[in-house]
This record gives sequence, C-alpha cells and structure tokens, in this order.
Amino acid sequence: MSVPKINKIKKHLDPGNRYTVMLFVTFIGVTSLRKCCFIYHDVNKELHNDFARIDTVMMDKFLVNKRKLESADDFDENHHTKKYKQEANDYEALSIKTLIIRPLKWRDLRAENLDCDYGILFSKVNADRILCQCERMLNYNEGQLAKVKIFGKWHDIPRKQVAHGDPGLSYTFSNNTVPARPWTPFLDDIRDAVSDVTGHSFDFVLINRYKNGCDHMGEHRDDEKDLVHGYPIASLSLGQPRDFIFKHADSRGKKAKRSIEPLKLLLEHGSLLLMKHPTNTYWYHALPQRKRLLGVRINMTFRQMVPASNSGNKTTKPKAELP
DNA sequence: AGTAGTAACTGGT
DNA sequence: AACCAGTTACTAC
Repeated sequence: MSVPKINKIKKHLDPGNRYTVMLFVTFIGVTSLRKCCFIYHDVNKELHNDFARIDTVMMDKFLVNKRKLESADDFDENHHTKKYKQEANDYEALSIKTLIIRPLKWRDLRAENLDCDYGILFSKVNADRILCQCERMLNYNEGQLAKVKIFGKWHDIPRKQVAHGDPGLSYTFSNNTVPARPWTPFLDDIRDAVSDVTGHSFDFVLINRYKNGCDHMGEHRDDEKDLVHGYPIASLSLGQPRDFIFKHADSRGKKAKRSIEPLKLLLEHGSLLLMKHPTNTYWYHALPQRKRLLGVRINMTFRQMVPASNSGNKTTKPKAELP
C-alpha cells in the first residue's frame, strides 16, 4: 500500500489518541475485510505497520469513528486485533495474480482494417463482486451532462453515464462536454488490472450503465479529437451480456459504396474487448436494444486522452503516442 | 402452417 | 450518437 493512501487516513486522526477504526478494504472490487474494529495507540506507527500489508485500501468507504476508550467498554482489543491480523494474512495470500489476473486467452477479431482482441478478464465470482461494487459506489451524470444534441434536438441519453480520469480531462460527444471526475481507489484498481493485462496505460474511463435491454447506444465512432490518435481503447463489460455490432463506414446507409458484413460480438460478464488502431477509423460500433434482456450492464471504456489544453491543437504533440 | 403481435432494422432528420 | 416512421424479421400460438 502506498504511503499517500496512509496519509489520507492519518490526516483524519490525532496521533497518540485512541480510536476505533472501521474500514472497508477493497481489492479490485473484492471486499475482503468488510468491517474490522481495532484500537490504535500510536496511529502514525500502527497504521503504517498494519496497513502496509494490504495492497489497496478503499478510502472512499472507510469510516473513522473517533471514540474515547471509555465509550468502548465492550471492546476486546486483543480479540479484534488478532482477528484483523489473521484476515489481513489471508488477504495478503490472495495476490493480484491468483485472485484476478489470469493470462488472458485473447480471441483475435480481424476484418478489413479491424483489429480487436477479446477475452474474459474476470471470473464470474470476481466480476459479480466488481459489478456489485459499481452499483454501490458509482454515481452518474444528470441534467445537462446527460444530454446530447443530435439534428438540432436535445435528448436524454438512453443509459446512464459518467467519466473519471486524470485532472483536467474531459470528453466531448454530440455537442456535450463531460468533465472527468477524479479517479477513485476502486477505479484505480480496475484500471490497473486492465493496464496490466493489455500493456497499455489509460488516463480516462467512460462508464455507461444500461439498466436493461431497452437502454442502448447508437452507431458511432469514438470522437477522434479528444483521443490520442492510434491508441487502443479497452472496454470492460460487467453484467448482462449484450450484442455489440461493428459496421464498416463504407457499408452503411442506402448508398453504401461497398457491401461489408457487419461483425456481431457478444460482450460477456467480466470480458475485455481491446479495440486497436485502425478499427475506430473505419468501423462504427453500436450496442443495440435487446428488449427481452432484463439485466443491468455496466461498461467501462478505458482511453488515453489528449490533455485538455492541447485538444484540437494539432501542432502540439500528444503526451502519449504509440510506438 | 398461417398469422398476429413484437422486436429488430433502416433511412431520414 | 438521439428518436421516429416505415419496413422486415422473428416468435409464439
């Protein structure tokens, strides 16, 4: 666990006092220690020693209850400390490699100017827990930020959406610019898992929630000007499996220049789709309605964005470029 | 097997 | 990357 995260806890506490600390430890969406209570005499020292054993602590959800020792007369310090330590050991034994990241068995998807990889990143058990965490922790844009303007008309998007990313980044689509909210530890973990398995870093994630098969997304290519050109986009799917359709730009519409078969792909629970250059240049994609499907699907697309100050300025080199 | 009711698809805006 | 109207495809009886 990194020191900055420990400092985040420490600033809520006065060293030397005694506290009851309750916290949720989450590791890529898997809550291993739901709640534990123990008392620290020397917060500065103890927190560091004990928490350093844990890879990631979910800061958003931790609750620090300042209590005087005398108000916790039923509190058995030894018992709880021992229990915590055992759980921490168990937790530590579940390393990132055994818990989540298995070598992805990628399926290559190839067509003319289409190059994607698809595989299952999270097992059902882990994907279930991550989805559950998403439902508990994510908030979505509302009002103006949840609208798009198409052919002169404003519409509410038929799904829920939110973006998180590095400071200053935003995402523009259909006359709407959506600022990125800051990363959370939970999203950090998922992003890092996706980075590990793809070998690419990402500074932005767009999250879409489809409450059932009626929610959908129309055909589009991802907006080029905010994205680092040529950089792959990683799309993590959770929940209700949904069809995903690729259509070649030349085969759309009534006066299509050519006839190219669309590509249909089922995006499964826990799966990762890596869309590589030049897929996004030539192919539109969509998540069509499937009225019979009732389950929630949450999708996270991880991207590398052009910093806001450089957006639309082609003379400035993006901060990341493919080799 | 024929058909009514729904879902999916297409083109226009 | 939205909805709508018109058409086609599918499904269940």
